[in-house]
Amino acid sequence: MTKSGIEIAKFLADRKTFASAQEIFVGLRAEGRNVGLATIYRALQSLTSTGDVDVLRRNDGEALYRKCGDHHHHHLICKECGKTIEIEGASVEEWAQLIAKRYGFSEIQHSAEIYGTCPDCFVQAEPKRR
Amino acid sequence: MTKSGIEIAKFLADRKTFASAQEIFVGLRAEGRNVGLATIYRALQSLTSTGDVDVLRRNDGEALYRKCGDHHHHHLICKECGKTIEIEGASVEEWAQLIAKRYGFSEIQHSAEIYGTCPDCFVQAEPKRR
DNA sequence: CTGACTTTGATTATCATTCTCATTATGGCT
DNA sequence: AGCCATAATGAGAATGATAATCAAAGTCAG
Repeated sequence: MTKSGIEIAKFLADRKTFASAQEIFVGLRAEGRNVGLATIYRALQSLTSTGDVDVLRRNDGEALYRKCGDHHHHHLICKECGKTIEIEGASVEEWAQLIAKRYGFSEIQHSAEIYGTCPDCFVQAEPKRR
Repeated sequence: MTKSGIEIAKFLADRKTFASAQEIFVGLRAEGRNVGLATIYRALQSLTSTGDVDVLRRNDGEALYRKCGDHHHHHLICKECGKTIEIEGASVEEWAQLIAKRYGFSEIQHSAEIYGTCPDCFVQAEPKRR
């Protein structure tokens, strides 16, 4: 693992939420680390290909990255603050297998994420809503 | 609904798979319809905001669009040919609700897609693999 | 038909991501 | 340490999807 790769993995490990490549860029710059954008993208590519980092896409298409546990899991994500909780879903795994078998699909992958408003953000957001 | 919007919706309805904005562009041009890219993006935005069209992201970030049934559903997608089957997942819905309740999340949405190789593509691809 | 208003398509701008390439680290070897 | 080959880095340019702009064309009530 390359040196910058480690720095970036560390940065992501510290943050608890998903971060875009650009955010990582300014974040590392702010900490004084003089790392280039290209390096960040390169490291992110390698980290995601090994499965050390999870990716998902914001609605506008920008990619978000997060250091996750290495067991298979899904995410529960707060739309307001981005807080992310890793969750399991045995029923989802079974469902995917079942569907795949029913239609004769092979080499199955699946994605499943849940988005919502976390309790903290909910209480803050409520008053504004009336 | 604007006229071009209808044309684009029709184009998507004919195709059975997901198509990118760019593909729709060349597709419509090939059929002789002189429609601009900007119009396509505008129509796509409106179609997706009303829920008439589903979006998902290719790995490279490009957005893919598909005319779908109006009931809530998920997708089973062939990674080779793009063939898409709309599927239901009562267990997924329950799972999402359960998780949300457990962590106190509100205003829940979720996404769940299954990717794999469809039977047709599998038989064709197999021989190449040895 | 007319004039307000909307839609359209061409073009340009934006912005994330990738590519290029010269420069700089790195690591083995003597 | 010194030297060389190779890999990694960062700055900047190139790419490509999407969004914004704007003038021209369509729409439609009166």
